Amino acid sequence: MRNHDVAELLERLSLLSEASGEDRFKAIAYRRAATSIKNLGEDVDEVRKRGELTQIQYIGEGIAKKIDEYLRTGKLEFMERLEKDVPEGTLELMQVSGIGPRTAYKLSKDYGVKSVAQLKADLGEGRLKDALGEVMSKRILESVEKMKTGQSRMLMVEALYLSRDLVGYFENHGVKVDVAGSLRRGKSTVGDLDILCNDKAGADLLVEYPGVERVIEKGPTKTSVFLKNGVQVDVRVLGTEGYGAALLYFTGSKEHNILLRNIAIGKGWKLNEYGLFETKTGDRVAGKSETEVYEKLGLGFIPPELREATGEIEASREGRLPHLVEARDLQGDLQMHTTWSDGADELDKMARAAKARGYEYIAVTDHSFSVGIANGLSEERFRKQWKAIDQLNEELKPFRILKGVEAEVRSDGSLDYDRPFLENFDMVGASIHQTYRQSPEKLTDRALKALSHPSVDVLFHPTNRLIGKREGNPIDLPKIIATARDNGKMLEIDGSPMRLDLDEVWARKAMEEGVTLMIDSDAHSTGELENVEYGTIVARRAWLEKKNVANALPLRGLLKKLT
DNA sequence: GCCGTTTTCGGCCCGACTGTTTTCAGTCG
Repeated sequence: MRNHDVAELLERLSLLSEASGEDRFKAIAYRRAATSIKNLGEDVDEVRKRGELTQIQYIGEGIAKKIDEYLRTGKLEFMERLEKDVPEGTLELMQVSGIGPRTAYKLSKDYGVKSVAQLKADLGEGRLKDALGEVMSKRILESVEKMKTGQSRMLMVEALYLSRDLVGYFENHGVKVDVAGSLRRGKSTVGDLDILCNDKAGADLLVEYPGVERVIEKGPTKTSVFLKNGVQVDVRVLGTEGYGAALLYFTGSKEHNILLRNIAIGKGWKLNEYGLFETKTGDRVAGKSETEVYEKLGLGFIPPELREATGEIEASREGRLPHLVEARDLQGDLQMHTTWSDGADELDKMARAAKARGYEYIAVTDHSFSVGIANGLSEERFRKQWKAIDQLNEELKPFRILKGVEAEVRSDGSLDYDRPFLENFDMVGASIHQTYRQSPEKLTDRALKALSHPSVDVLFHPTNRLIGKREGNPIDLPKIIATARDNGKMLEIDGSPMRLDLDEVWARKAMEEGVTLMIDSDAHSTGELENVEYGTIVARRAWLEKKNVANALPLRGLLKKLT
């Protein structure tokens, strides 16, 4: 899979052409192409071999030739030339908030600044006042220092908790607000929080929020602050008449908005955060609600999770948007751990908490014995656990605890137990945790073996990524999806906030290929049972409907699927 | 460099805020 490399190459081309002061639309074109590759859901090299690169959206003759050269030779002459034109350090300087391509180019070319470290030193000694002016020097020094602390994107769950605190704060002061931005779209990581309200008091309230460290800017309609934890929060104050247009605008994505504006232009209208207007007269056509704006543009309401410019506009126009799965559709949770292995709560407590959530069933999936660090179970301990499960099932019926296992796929692709023993489980999930530094071929082979094992029902968190800490295993996902489909196996969307694995791109691909998915909490305590809600958000971003999700089935249907 | 329910050429989303280059370029989202 070279998709990641190719996307990075195009991102770099975009930055380089921006920095070199070339036509800025080229930079935009490269960036759009990079996004297309990220959302491809297929190995770009396979597409190249079929000669179909230009069929990918935003990839034309020019970029196709470049991708082809890069994939065949491992380098790109055009980029090497471009790199010579851009002074050393320019791209690095562009990473600093407040420094764009023009300033970065000027600093590196005319003032010899070659790195962020040097920038910091020069600013500290007041050497760049000529270039930047007093105020900008100070501000940029601040952002450089901020970079050092490495504040990057938050996990969705962190953003969610923070936003709840902020919303509560505003409401306690009598101001109703809405959270927009990438959090509303349900992205797995969130950079900053965008908050909307139609009360002028909102801007002042934000500045007085106890968590504020510094006010970045404050105007009549837009105020931005940094919180002490390094998170940026923007509050926008907008009128009721255009509130829906504002919500649409600030929810994004940028790419989705651009497509909407193009539709508006085609109809002789203009769409901005204040509403939809007749271009000539300036008369308002729509704006009160998002639905109103979509309808005027000839579209049905598009759920925020789908607003990523990956086909939702066409689907909406043609009335074939999916009826997205919801957390309340889930009848059970099929991955969780108890004190039998590495969970924090006992079987009894987990089961009762799950039942209290309204589930009809759960599967308890404690670790298999080779995961020693997680207190994996021997066959003998599993037999004891099953007795405990039988007793509880008697007590809690009709609620049903399925006997499950998270079986480690060993480095040679075999499982921890023999097939006769595995047949005793209601559900077997296979996972790759250990020796994940094998070659891509070996890792893929392991997963394929697991998906070919007659006892295995599902591959848990297929890529084993940990967001912000570890890239997913470089496995051949198209092959894994095809094998799951051919063998009638399921793939998981693990709802643990650091995993969210499969992600939306591959979960969507799996669904399109006809694979059934599972949305699980991977809970290690009762509190973590809510992880299914995050998993459901990923599922929605993957365009999944109820019918694509195994644990949206009632128990009888699920048991059929597990045989 | 890409793209076409106006177009195969000439566009390419739109606006807020800031500093200071006093009319706008740069940056950001």
